[in-house]
Amino acid sequence: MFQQLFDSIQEKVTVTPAEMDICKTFFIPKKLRKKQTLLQEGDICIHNAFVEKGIMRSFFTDEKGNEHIVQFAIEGWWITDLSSFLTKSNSIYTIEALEDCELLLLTMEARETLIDKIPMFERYQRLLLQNAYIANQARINSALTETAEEKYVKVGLAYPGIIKRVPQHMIASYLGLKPETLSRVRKQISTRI
Amino acid sequence: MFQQLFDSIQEKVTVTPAEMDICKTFFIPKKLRKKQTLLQEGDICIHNAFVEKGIMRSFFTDEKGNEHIVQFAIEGWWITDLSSFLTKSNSIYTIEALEDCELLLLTMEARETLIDKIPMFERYQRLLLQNAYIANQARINSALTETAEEKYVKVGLAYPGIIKRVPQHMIASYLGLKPETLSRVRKQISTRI
DNA sequence: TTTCTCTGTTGACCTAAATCAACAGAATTT
DNA sequence: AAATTCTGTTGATTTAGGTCAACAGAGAAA
Repeated sequence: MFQQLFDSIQEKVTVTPAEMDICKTFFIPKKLRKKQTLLQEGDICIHNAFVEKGIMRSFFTDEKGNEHIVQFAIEGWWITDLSSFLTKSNSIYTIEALEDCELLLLTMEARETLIDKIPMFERYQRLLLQNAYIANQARINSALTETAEEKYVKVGLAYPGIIKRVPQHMIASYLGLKPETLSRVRKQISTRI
Repeated sequence: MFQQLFDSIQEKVTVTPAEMDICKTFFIPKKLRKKQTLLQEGDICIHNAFVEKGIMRSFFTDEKGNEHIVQFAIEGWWITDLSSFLTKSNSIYTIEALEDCELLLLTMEARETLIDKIPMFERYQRLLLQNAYIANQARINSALTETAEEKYVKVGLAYPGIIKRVPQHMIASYLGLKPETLSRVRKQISTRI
């Protein structure tokens, strides 16, 4: 149940088995079936979710009713609406399971207590945030400067595990493309090889 | 010299005047004239820079030779290449003064010592990073879903202090638009009012 | 002064991606 | 098994924004 989380923590910081055991007690295990949601648009996001098994997505819906995927999270990844979580504001995002999932949830209070008890956990969280920030910076550059084809090729290289498990039109949504466009881009690439 | 920095810190955390005095000693004041650089593409970014006075930009150059502005920083803002700074890797960005500037520089070592001595400084830095992350998330959504006009109107509302001080073609670059396009968008808006 | 460089505008034209629409195989649901 | 939803493809057409080129005013520099 906690294997992925332990791996993720140990990859970034050094903690003792005893600390790991304490750590466990702060998380709420939760199972979601495909299409169930962890967060609904308009609600306040009270959890930081770690994915032990399955795949989640967060998305928002624009005025024209189009869905835009913000993030995918597979095993070993975190997902939340950080803005809503931190400021206790209403979320514009929905977070939903794309497969049956096993999550480990951390509330704000649990997170703060855990940081107090195990200082390394704060470092772990900061490193996650730094990586997420850097990844987002790269995504901005990609969105502003690359063609549809470049975006698709890059996401395939960066997250091969995700494009294999997710419908193609969701990859399109993540990249800010229409499904038809992505289909044509793929055809284009395949005929060139 | 430290006024903007003090304001920025006090806006986010509580620190004593004594702590502020300690804080001072860790920063290296630096003046840059217009067009001088703090970081050159290819170098390792060894400073976290706080802008006391003036305005800075960071940008990268793509394969076709086009410059893309990543960030502006006016008084009270921080600017760095976080990826290069944290991992000591070669930067793809250049950081340059758009006006004569007064900066306060923090090296990695100074930053870590300061965090040790004044724990509140870590919290301050984490809050900055969280805000930057949330702002970047919004920028991704904007880049992927909005029209040229929507992007321009939003940036004008979000950062009025910046669009007044920066040439229009740099705003275009920041938004991923061509200068001609932004010029037309502005004309379009003005004829509608 | 006179030359530059920098900046913003406008026109004519082009192109990448969006839109609209139809279709078909897979996968679910009943 | 039949019906429905989900998914991906393809064609025809439109459109937002890019490209190329010329021009003009504002500063800065010589």
